[in-house]
This record gives sequence, structure tokens and C-alpha cells, in this order.
Amino acid sequence: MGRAPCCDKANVKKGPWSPEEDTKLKAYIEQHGTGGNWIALPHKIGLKRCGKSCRLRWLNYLRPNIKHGGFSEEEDKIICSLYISIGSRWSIIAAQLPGRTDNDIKNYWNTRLKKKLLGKQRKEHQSRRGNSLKQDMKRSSSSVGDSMVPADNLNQIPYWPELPVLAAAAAPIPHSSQEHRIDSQASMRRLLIKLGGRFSEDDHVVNDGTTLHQFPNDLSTTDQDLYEQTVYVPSSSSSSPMDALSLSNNIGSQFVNSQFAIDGGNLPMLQGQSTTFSSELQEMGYSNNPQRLDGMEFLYGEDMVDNRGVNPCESIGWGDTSSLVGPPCASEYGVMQQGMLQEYGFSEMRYPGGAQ
DNA sequence: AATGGGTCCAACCGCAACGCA
DNA sequence: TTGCGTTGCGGTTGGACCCAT
Repeated sequence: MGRAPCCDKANVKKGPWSPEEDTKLKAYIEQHGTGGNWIALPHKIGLKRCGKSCRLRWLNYLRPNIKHGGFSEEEDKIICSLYISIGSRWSIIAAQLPGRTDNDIKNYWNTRLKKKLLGKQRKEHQSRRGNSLKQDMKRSSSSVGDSMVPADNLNQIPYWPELPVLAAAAAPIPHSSQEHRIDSQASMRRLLIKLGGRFSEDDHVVNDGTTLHQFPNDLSTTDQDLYEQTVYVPSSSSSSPMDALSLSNNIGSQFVNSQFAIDGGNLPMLQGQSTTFSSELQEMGYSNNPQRLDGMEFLYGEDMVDNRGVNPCESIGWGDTSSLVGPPCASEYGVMQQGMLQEYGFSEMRYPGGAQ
């Protein structure tokens, strides 16, 4: 037996709202408020509408100070940054953009921003792929015998971006986890810089023994304090891992401080909710090759490419994003990751235009 | 002018979380 | 603790509009 419908669908009007309906709803709410019961509201004012429909109409259209269209560059950046950090949590993203509704932002992302980024990514990838191909051809023709890569494998070998010297030294094996981690940090930086962020080179990475987090060196809080300010930590009083308010407040405070940390610590709570996000990212140029998507590589672990030794702690699909920054992990690999992060750790992104 | 495809956005739907009795 | 009604959220859809052919 299914759930009882929230309203009598047969006697409920659907489709676009008329100006009369808008006027009725707006006048009533402005005078009496919602009364704490959306379901009863349409009956009170004689509207043949579902309560949910009234709520949506009010929140997305009639509510005062709603802005429609005309997203600024700044808003674009905020949306992109937050999307990359938390995925399609439109209500949380909307909370950072006064006057914008989650529906508006969702539509804007789906119809414009995504395509904008997609085009950007593809363009850059194509041009870089072209250069890479030229170099490959040059190399293979000049030193076929010396090539590390068998000639018949050339077509299968993805483009590997240049590695930081230290990473290359630490990770002589091309597919090592260290290499990916380091490259992931660089990738994240690149993407965020593209999106308008910038990094402070002297920011610190702290490992409190359980979780890694990044913060600027001008903060004097303790690790725990910082962690609670920077990422959402389910407290003993908060039983819900999806405490959106906490997350929202947390993100809000980051913006208040004009700082924006992309931190995997936020992400475990997104488990099981980001399949679309993941596929979108794949669509944005990432299919089987993590290096194909310049700037997005950090979102994927090598296990996405190489299935050897998949470990729940190491898996980095959006079902478990916790390893983006280096969560608690019992495996040696996890410890190694943390060590590498400490060694070469990437810093938070500071949002442009804010106080430092 | 007709039309077919693409784009955009308001609104709907279903599900999960929440709150209360 | 449980069950039910309500709310909030994210994904999807339908249709209006635009533009190229």
C-alpha cells in the first residue's frame, strides 16, 4: 500500500499559475504567513492547488527579493566552486546566493553553466591532446627503441600531465597512488584557479591524527576547532549525517570569512547521492581516463582506472568521496596518502574578493 | 511562412527527513 | 517507539520561445 497522496489530485489544478492565483497566495501569506501548514493553506484561501505547489510557487517566484536570471560572474564562480565541493545540493548552494532559489540555480547549472564548463574543458583538452599527440609522435619517431611505452600501446596510453618533480621522484611507477594524489592536488588547484580561486602557497596542512584539513597559517584555532569550523563534523548531539543546516552554516561561515576550503571532510555525507554528479563529471571529459579531464582529476582515484586492490578507504567514487583529502584510513595506503599530503599538501582556496 | 530542433524555465513528482501525537 | 502527516529537496518533464533551414 502506497503513501496517501498529499492532496486530492482530481480536484487540484496543475500547470502555470494565473496572476489571480498569484495575487491570492501572495496577499494571504504576506498578511497571515504560511500558518505552518502548506497543505491546509490552499483550502483556506480557496485555491484549487496542491499545498506543495503553493509552497513552490511562493518560494521560487512570489517571495520578496527573488532575483531571476542575470547571473553574475561572481555567482557563476560560487556555484561552480560549491558544485565541485558538495555536488548538486542546490538548496545549500542557493543559501549562499541571496535572492536565488535552488530551482533557479539548478536550472542555470543544467542549461548554461554545465555546458559552459563542458565546452571549456573539451576545448582545453583537445588543444592539449593535440600537443601531446605531436610530442608522442615526435618521441616515438625519434627514439622508438628507447620508448618506455610499447609502440602498439601508444593509442591506449592516456595523456599524463607533467608531474611535480617531487612526486615523480617519490613515485617512480607511473600509476602509483602517490602520483595520483599529488597530481590530484595540482589538478584541483588548476580547476579552482580556472574558476576564479587562488591559492596561498604558504597555507598549512595539518594532520590531527585522524583527518587532514587545510587552513591558513593566520588562524590560531586548535585543530579540532578548526576542523569544526571548516568542515561539518557530526557532533554527539547531531544524529543526522545529513545535517544540511550545519553544512550550510559551515559553508556560509567560510564565505563570511572569504575562504573556501574544498575539503573531503564535507563529502562523506554525500554518500549515495551523487551518481548524477559523477556521471556529469564523466561527461565533462572523464570517461576511462582520469587525465582526460584537466582540473577534474582530483575527483577520481586511480582505482577508477586501475582496479587493483580496491579498498573501501581508497575508493574515491562519489559514493565515497572521503579520500579526496585524506580521511582516516587504516590501510598503509591511507597513511601513506596522509604522509604525502602532509609533505606536499595542497592548500585551501581563498575566495576572490574577500578579506585575507 | 512553415517547420523542426534546441534552449530555457516553471512546475511536477517521488522520496527521505522531520516533527508530533 | 511507532506511525502518520508535513516539509524540503533533487531530478525530471512539458511547453513556450528562439533560431536556423
